Amino acid sequence: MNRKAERGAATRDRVLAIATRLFAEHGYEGTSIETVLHESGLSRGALYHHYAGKDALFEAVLEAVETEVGRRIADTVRDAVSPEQALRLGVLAWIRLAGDEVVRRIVLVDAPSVLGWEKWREVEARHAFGMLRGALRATGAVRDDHLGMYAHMLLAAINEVALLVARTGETDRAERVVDDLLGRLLAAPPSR
Amino acid sequence: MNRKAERGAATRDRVLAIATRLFAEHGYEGTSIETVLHESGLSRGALYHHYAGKDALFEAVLEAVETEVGRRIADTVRDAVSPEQALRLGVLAWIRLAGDEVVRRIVLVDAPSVLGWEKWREVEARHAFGMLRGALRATGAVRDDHLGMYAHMLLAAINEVALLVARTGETDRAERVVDDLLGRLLAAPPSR
DNA sequence: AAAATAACCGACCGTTGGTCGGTATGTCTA
DNA sequence: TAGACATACCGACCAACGGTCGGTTATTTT
Repeated sequence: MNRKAERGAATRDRVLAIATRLFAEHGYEGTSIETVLHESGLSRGALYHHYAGKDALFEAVLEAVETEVGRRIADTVRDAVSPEQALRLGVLAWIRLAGDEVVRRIVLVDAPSVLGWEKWREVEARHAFGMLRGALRATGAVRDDHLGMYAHMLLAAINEVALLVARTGETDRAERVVDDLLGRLLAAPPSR
Repeated sequence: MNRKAERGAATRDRVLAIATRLFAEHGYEGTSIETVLHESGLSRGALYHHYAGKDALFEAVLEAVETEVGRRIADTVRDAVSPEQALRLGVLAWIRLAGDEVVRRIVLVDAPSVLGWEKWREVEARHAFGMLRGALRATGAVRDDHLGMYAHMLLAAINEVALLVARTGETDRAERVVDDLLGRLLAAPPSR
């Protein structure tokens, strides 16, 4: 198993790249399988041999994008000297990355609707959310039994800022606001 | 203009109610105009006379749901004795309301993807977001030039909690976490 | 009474996502 | 190495979809 497997993998990658671009440009609904077929030069049968359907193709695209984003954030955070700095660097890197329309449209806007919120959450847990949760735990700022929910809230907040920045370009204000928010969160916990 | 206008309005309302149910149950993509037609007993031409297309129908549904939700939250908040209490009551009411699948699926999951994030944001600004922003400003906890972005982050965080609660049923934990978050936000601002 | 308007109808259309029987070719096994 | 097998790929076909359009009916306006 070599030539055949390689050929198959290459085809999948090619379709994936094209589908990623189209989904980002025109959204899930606005992208037709027909167009993917045309741009990839593949036949209908071939595509459905590799991907079970349009949803499955989208899911594969999402997975690839998330993996790439996770890799980049991990790179950025690698040499942070404290959990707090790691959290801050990771969050700012994520906002910067979400400046890419591919990330915005596919990961943040369409994914929950197309795959369903639960499936989306499951994917996120293996990537961005997982990293954020780990970073937040390391700072010790949040009670353990509040950790999961807190990480969710924080990620959702950050995602929103990323979408806002993409629209208005207020990058510097976003950095100040995020710093402000993290400052409040990492201050002495009230814990009631 | 009386009988005809009433009749038209009644038809629109009927379609709206049916579409709301279907969109909430099966999502935007999973709901076909055909089904709406069948369940409402209306003809194709009649529906397209009242609503320009599937998107427009969804938008009308969204607008109606948001209006209703806004009304209920306003009722809850009405007799709060302080801005802080108003914020807290409003947020908790919103989480409770988002326990309804109609609100979750239509407002939180499908709307950004179907209408586009920008359009969705515009609708939200007139409803939930607008209220939250006002409540947050009244507390004076956030610098004026950070207010808009902060309100966005807070709303996104709350929405996420609402979706989590719908899935896991951890209502009491959610309340504690939200209280914790609000406590940190309303504490003496760091302001850098 | 005539003109205008709006509600409503249903046949029709192009496009869509998906299926299926088939072929070609590389890989494994007796 | 010959045959069984698996995989990549093909394209005709299908039902369902969202949307259009010319037309009829009923009410309101002039």
